Amino acid sequence: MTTAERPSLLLVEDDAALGPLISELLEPDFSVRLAVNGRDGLHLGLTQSWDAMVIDRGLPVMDGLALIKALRSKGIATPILILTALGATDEKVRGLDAGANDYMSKPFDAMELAARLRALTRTYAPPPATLGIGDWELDAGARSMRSVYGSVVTLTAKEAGLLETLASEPERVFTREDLINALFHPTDQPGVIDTYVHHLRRKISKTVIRTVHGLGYQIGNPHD
Amino acid sequence: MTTAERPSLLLVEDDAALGPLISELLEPDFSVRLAVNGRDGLHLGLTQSWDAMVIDRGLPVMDGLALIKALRSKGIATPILILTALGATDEKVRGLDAGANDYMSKPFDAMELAARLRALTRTYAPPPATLGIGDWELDAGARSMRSVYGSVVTLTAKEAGLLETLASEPERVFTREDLINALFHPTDQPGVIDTYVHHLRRKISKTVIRTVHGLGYQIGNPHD
DNA sequence: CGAGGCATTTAAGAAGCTCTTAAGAACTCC
DNA sequence: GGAGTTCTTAAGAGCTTCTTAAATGCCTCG
Repeated sequence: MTTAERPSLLLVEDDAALGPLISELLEPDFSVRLAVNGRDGLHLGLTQSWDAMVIDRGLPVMDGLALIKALRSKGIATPILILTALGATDEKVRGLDAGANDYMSKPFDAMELAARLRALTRTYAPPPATLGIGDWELDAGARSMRSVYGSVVTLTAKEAGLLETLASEPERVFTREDLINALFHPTDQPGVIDTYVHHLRRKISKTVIRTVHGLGYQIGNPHD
Repeated sequence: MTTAERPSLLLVEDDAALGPLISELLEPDFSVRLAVNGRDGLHLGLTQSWDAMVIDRGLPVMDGLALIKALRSKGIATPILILTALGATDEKVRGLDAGANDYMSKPFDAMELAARLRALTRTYAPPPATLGIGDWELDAGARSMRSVYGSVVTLTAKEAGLLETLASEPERVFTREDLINALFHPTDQPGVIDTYVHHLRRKISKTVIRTVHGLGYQIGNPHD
């Protein structure tokens, strides 16, 4: 949820009547995109960034549970709500343990669905949305960095996004592929990342982003 | 959830029978602390760090909804599940919009409650799997070694692969042939291994890898 | 509506790091 | 002491990353 707009929602539902209906019910609160099978859902889930997903349990081509596991295994942490006709407790347990964040069984109440999605997409700690990186602090909202000594550098959207992604998981090594999937079109060539890393190093400091040769880039505590 | 222990759970429930019962049901999966009214719940919620909270809707001294709002207003972002006798949709909506992350109405199923709490406390960026080797720890993902005293050494792909293979089966003696088949082209000459063993010994310590004369190399507890 | 400026993307040579080979020195075991 | 094994060092080939520059696209302001 990077802007003040409605949160984006990916709805994966094969029922030709129910899909558009749910979509319409949620449109006041969410910007809904409908996928009618698991394969399309997986593609959209992997290639675009969503604030939440609603996934039907029983889907053609690729089952809802398999879809969730596939998304989670690719590192997609987006909140997911499963919607299903199966209301038995062990079905709920299976769904939640597969990686879903919430579970509702049909027939469901539209108001409750919307409230649960609001809860899933809600973000806490709005005021201090800054990320500390070494001697610097990233203000993602204002797309700027402030050093502890007061100087301020403004970043472009891509620069800020790249830095924010890297800083979101310190110590983790992101491959160029990871970063392209998170920030660019998957068709872009990996070299784009190198260029932006270079821009950031020039703007901020040579040492904010560490290169891990053959793997990718990383932010973390300076060592050795 | 900072450790590998059970997640910590704050349960705020005034019912003298239900509180201990829920507590007992969840103990296998969570480390549960019980508070019997809203005031105690607020104090514990503010002064300690919890992986999740389960809060009863109707509480003496301080209502459950008021408690949640108070916690949220103080910047506490811990996942909260409301447990209540009120199952009407607008009650659920009120609870969720007050800042709760999930809502279950009594009578509830213990298995489902546990599954929902697992979903709430699940983290998607688990700390990287590390392998202990003597005083060192190998982070294969980042291809680096960190000593117990904090220093960090980065390894190349071959170095990390060799070390990981050796460490995967402590005490086992790997022949050069074993290692070449696992890490290099089978046509490579066995001397490659010697070179990398040397690199690792220089980077980390002379004693991480033990030579077994005439056989190969080994990692294991230092004996004699 | 067009010009200018800024952000983004592509491309290509330069620089740097890793891998691999090789050869002599040092060591081990008999 | 000698044969075989292991250690150490060095250097070139090959690959990855850095850096620069220019092309493209987008938005704004005149």
